[in-house]
Amino acid sequence: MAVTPESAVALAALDDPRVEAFGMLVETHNELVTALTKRLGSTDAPIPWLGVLIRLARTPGHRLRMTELAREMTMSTSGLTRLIDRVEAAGHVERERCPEDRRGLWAALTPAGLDVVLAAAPGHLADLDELLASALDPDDLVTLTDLLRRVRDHVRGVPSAAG
Amino acid sequence: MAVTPESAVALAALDDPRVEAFGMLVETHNELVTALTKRLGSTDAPIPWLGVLIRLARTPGHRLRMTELAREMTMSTSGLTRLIDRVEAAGHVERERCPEDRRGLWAALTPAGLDVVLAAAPGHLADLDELLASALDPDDLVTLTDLLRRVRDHVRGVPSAAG
DNA sequence: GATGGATCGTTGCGCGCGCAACATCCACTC
DNA sequence: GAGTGGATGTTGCGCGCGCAACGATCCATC
Repeated sequence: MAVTPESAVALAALDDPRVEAFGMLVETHNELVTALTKRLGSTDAPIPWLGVLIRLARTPGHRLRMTELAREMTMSTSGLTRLIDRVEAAGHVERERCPEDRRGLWAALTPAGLDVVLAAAPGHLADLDELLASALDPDDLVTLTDLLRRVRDHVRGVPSAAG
Repeated sequence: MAVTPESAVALAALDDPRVEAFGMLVETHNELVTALTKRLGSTDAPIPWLGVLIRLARTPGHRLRMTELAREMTMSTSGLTRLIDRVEAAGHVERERCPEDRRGLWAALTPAGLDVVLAAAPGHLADLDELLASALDPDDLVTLTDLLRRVRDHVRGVPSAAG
């Protein structure tokens, strides 16, 4: 396990701003998600459920197409199918057939689902406050969001295979 | 499903810098991880394997205690046990008993494992370049890393239960 | 030396997700 | 109208992870 000069150079390349940035993104994500999960009261919805409910609540009409919702959730459509299965079984959401496209479905917030978001929102915001916002100045929080959005949009625009 | 004035106010609270920042963090993370995964050549190691190998390669002595490695990977020790099982089965890593603490184990990079990191590094850096770094100015990349690190450290310092 | 609590790593178990394949349906062409 | 390529959502399947429980070990205290 001797470190040759060549491998030392190559190893130094691993201390790289890009590697560091990616590592920090993963670590921050994991740390935040698990911390938020541990803070969930037994009445609250799990984080992915909240993701669905919040997105629906923010949408005019409180409904989104399955595929569109999957895109917004950055997950596969099959993953979303199962997720909506569970949230629907809990009564927070309903699947509605789409008149103008008979393949399609709307995921629609039920009144009970709306109650759940509204009830969970204050606690969720307080958790985000304590875990996220309080670590940064308001300006920095906006900067962080902006930088992340730029990366996200850029990744979405890059073809998935090498080309 | 009428929108009452009260719920309209509460719904407006969901368009919140904190919610937005958290959503962006999750979306960017997912987008980046899946994009990186799709770029993996058949010879490359999966992203979590690379995480292990890179961390070991950067460590003097090329070895880390299991618990410490789990902390750095932001995952549970049980998750790491299975992960190391797989990486060890591939021959990239070895478990070594710890002389000064007979409960403990070192995860140690094998020469073959070192070769794997060194071989994968250029492609990985190129991928990170294309997906991450090229979306931002170098300064912004550093800023992003710094902001993320602040959030990560802050989350780690907050007690897990409400108090 | 004995004892109680804390730490280390592993295991059984269940869950949530992505991939590939599929049936269904749309849009466009001939 | 028949045919073709693409889109939509669901399913079978396997995998990777976290939680809780466990044995082994360390350490502090008596």
